[in-house]
Amino acid sequence: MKSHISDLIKLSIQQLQKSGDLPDNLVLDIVVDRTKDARHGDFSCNIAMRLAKTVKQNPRKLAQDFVRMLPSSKYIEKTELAGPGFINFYLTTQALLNVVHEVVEQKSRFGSSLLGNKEKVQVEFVSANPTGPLHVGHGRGAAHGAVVANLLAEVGYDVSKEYYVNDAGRQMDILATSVWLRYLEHCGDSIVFPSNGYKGQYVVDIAADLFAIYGADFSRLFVEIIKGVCADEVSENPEGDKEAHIDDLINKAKALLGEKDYRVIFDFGLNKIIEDIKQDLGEFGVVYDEWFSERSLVDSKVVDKALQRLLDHDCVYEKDGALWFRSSKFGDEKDRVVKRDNGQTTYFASDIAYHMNKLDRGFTRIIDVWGADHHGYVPRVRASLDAMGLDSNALEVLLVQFAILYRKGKKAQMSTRSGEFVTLRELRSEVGNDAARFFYVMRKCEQHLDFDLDLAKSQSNENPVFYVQYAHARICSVFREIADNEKNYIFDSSTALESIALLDNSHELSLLTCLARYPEIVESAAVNLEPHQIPHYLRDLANHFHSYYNAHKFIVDDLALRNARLLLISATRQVLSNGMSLIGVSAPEVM
RNA sequence: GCGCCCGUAGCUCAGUUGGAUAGAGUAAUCGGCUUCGAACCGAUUGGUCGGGAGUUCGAAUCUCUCCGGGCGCGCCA
Repeated sequence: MKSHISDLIKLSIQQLQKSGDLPDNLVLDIVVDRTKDARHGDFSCNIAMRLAKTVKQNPRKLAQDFVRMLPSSKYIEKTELAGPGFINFYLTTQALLNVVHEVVEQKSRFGSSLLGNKEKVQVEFVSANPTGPLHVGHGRGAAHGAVVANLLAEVGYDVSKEYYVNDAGRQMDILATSVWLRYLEHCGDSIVFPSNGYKGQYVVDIAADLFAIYGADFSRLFVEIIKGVCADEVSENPEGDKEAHIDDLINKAKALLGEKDYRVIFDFGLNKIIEDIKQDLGEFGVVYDEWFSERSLVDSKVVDKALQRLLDHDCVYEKDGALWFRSSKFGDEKDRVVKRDNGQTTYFASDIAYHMNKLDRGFTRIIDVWGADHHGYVPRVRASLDAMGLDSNALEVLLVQFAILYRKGKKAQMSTRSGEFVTLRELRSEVGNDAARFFYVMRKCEQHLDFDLDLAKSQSNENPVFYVQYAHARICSVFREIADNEKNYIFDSSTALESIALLDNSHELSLLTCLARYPEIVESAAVNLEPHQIPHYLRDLANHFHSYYNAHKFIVDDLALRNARLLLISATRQVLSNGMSLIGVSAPEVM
């Protein structure tokens, strides 16, 4: 409809140009918007005010000319000149009713489009280190990323969802060593657990599983292990160094176990946690197309290739025994190390290789959903793509702000290392998947999220998700009533279509308008990568329905009117269902 | 210190390719079930859009500056 109106205006302007009232060489950027206020009609255009300056004419007079030359259309009831020069369009009832035909025809596809032209886009999200269960902060990234992917798929992109598994590097070594130490406890030894190890109960559980399968195969005496290890930094000994302590323990583990056995424990812990994360996300309705391993990049020499490519472009140099990437040449604030003086490549080097690999796989858009604390990382990744001669514009990074947790009015600690955190699983079981998904995507991602756990848990009935779901269930209930009705009413959408012209009261017309907005909202949310538009729209739609419900009875004796109304709420149910499906919320038939 | 994000009703938030009288939810007050589900609807109250300056027909939206809050500035990942 927007483009239809825009075409009408274009024709009008062309007429004026032909008659010489307007110059020929105008840059036309016609924007047609829905009005905020029904008193301004359905759509409005500000082109007269935009052109007023360039053609040096009064905007109101200009608008008047446009209106005069506007071709008639069966969809436009009337046009009005308003305010400083707006042209307002009022749709005919026929145009408003059109949406019902569309919904009946397209059903669950209503709202989808071919806008993306099957362009290959990858959405990478969560990608939390596999060193422990996901916490509620990861949950936000999960919900956000999943909906972004859904939206892009809905408007015709070829979307692939990916989780980058950081299965290489020091954090994983710390986890492996933590598991081993807990395992020794299961073997009957007594140990002193490092302050910098992973202290969560899940590590103890993994160690128990390890012991159950392998027995005491990996058992070593703790007194042997601790020998020669740098002292830990604890309250009794503030002189110690917790970083050196854990590093020494890692090296001792590798030395005493041998590479092969160490790897068994390492992979055991890794796989347990990955399986747990996969299951957790699966239950949350978040499934991936690919779990991409960082280690595979190292093993398959992709990291080396990437560094070579930077070298070929003369973008790396040696300093202090390390290899540096000249990222400051490409907008980063300083150069970055890609290979340490001990010969190991950095995490950043893997990430350079990873993003190169993404483009190599044929994705022309790559969307990374990151925690906002990684924002400083964006320029260097972009720089690496530029340096390799790749298109850094293909990369879009969505920074999701932290969910700040409050428990009993106080900020809750969120540290994986200390084991003090609220897991996503815990949140899901407390407030339910639907409320969690809805709550997470209700806010735009750059907005901080105050998550009051007690409120979310104790008053979950006040969560807006129930309002939307209730509208859906209520409509289902009406149709159950039809089925059970003693008057043997039947409803059939194709015959009902013949009587939709009977829809004419204000509640019905505004509900129709709201339904017609759905595809526009989906497109806008997808183009701007803004999932929060969907829950806001759904709330609005539910509100229109509930108002209608309270104002008019649907199951009336008049067959034609009854059919028309039932068809309208049937379409409403379809759109509610489509929208909830996009954000991963269920559409219950009863509540 | 430098960089990124945020500041809109008591609270939680929408609204930015510049548009008309800045909107929802919640809280508060009042009203509505003999009815297809009251987990609902309607009404009222509530604002220096953090402060100031600028750009223009027009600024919550763009620019500058200041104030306040969050985060980041490793040969960690």
